[in-house]
This record gives sequence, structure tokens and C-alpha cells, in this order.
Amino acid sequence: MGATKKHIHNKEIIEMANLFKAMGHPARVAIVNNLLADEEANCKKLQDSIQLSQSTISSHLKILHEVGILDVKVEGNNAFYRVNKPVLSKVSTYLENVFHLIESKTLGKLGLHYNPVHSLFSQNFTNNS
Amino acid sequence: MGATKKHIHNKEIIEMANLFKAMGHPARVAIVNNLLADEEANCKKLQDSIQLSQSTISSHLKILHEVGILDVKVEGNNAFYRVNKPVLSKVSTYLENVFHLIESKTLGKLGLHYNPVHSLFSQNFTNNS
DNA sequence: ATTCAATATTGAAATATTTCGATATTGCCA
DNA sequence: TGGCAATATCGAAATATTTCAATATTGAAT
Repeated sequence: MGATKKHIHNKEIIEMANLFKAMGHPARVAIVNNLLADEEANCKKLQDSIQLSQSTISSHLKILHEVGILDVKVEGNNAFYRVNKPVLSKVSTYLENVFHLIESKTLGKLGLHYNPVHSLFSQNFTNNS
Repeated sequence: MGATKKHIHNKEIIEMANLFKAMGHPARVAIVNNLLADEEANCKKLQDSIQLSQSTISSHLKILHEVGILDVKVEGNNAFYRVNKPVLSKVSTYLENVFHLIESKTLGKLGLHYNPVHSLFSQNFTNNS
């Protein structure tokens, strides 16, 4: 007991949960927001706007970087982080597919045809269907 | 030490982090997926497709319900859960705004005008700007 | 070479999460 | 009313996360 039972889930579900989890802390949402205002930022700059210790900010950056949400560009002693859009897009694509399936079911209730679930993760339903 | 320092963040950031966090577990992503395939489901049905104990499924449902991602409709001894689209939409709206700001910055680098951050959470940048 | 500045890592304490079995609670049906 | 079925809650053990100070690491500049 105690640990998350990952082996009962497939890879795609685990990856999606890991992306959500990485964003599931206010300091990490704040970091992403700061990276939008400032385009890119180093740890020092983030410390100025988020009241947490240097080591704490650094470890939050590591968590976001490990799942790919942040890219890092090291220049001398500075590490400049920025948002990796394609990775974060996986989350919004997933959510869009969720919404489309909800819509489809509403149509289904009205007796209209709707598509079955093929892949909720990789396929994008936003264009045609 | 040990606890998340919530008081240093504003309400909107905390709410968004809570939504992400609720989705940040594979069992809970799996629950949402099941609710798309089955439209709505009770705890018993979810137990058939997710290999976790009844009490564990129940507590994951509670977590999703507490943040509003799931609605519940109680009928006798059954509790039917379904996805609350408007609540999950807050997450995708946030992500869309993030992407638009990233795009804007790219324009900014090219010397073009772009909008400052007003509210990343409530305002939707997807129509006009 | 030495100092300084930025970041990462380590170690430890506090707190939170995950999981399950056991035990309520609730409503249905015979 | 008694039993059953579905769900929720409780309690406890295992594991994970969050935080910071202290320390390492690295590169730049004097």
C-alpha cells in the first residue's frame, strides 16, 4: 500500500497524468505564468516574483523540465527556462478530445451517429471528424 | 516545512493548480476516460475496468467531485458520475491563453505589437484579441 | 588563482497522498 | 423486517511530496 499503482494503467494514461501532475502545484503554475510575462527566465528572476527559496524554485523547475513542459538553455552560469508548447499541447489536445466525445454523446442521445473512442490521446478531433 | 505554501499565491493560481492536481493521477485520468466511453458510470462499473479496490475508486471519485470536474447524480443506492464540462474547460481555456501569449511573444520578437497579460484565467483570447 | 554569482543537489523534517480492509450508511426488494 | 447491494468513511501502513538550509558545482570576472 501507499504507492500509486502504475502497472494497471497504459502508457498514455500515465504520461497524461504525469503532465497534469507536473502542473498540479501553485508554484509551478506561477512559474509557467512568469515565463509568459518574461518570455524566458532564470531561477534568480523567478525568485523575485515567487516567495520560495532558491532550492525550492530549482526543484520545481526540475519537475517541469523532467516531463518536458519546460525547455532549458544553459548559458554560462545561467539556466534560461521557457515553455515547450508542443508538450503542453498534448494536454489541451487531450482535453479537446474529451470535449468532443462529450458533444458526440449528446448527439447520440438525440439518435444521431457518433464516433467511437479510438485514441483519446494522439488523435485530434478538432478538424472534421 | 513539508506543506505547500498556498498563502504566497493568488486564488486563481491555486484553483488552477487544484484542477491540474485532481487530474494528476492515472486512476483519475482513467476514470474520466471511462466516463466518456460510458457517458456516466457508478463506482461499481468503474471497478470493472480499473483494477483498484472499491474504496480507492470511491476516494478518487471524491477528489474529482470536490474540485468540480465530476458531477454526481444519486439515484437510490447508486451514484452516477459524469464529467462537468465547464469546469474542465477552465483548464483548456487557461492553456489556450498560455499558447496565445507564447504566439504573441513570437510576434513581439519580430517587432510587432502584442497584448500584455490581463488575466490568464478568466479571459479567453481565442476570439479576436 | 580567487572570488563571486547562479544553479543544482543533498539531507532531513513536516506534511500529504495512495491504497486497502473493515466498517458504516443508505435504500431497495422479498 | 431482514438481507443484500452500492457507496462512503475510517484507520492505518507505505510511499511521495514539499520545503529549507547547507553544501556542492560551475562558469565568469577581476
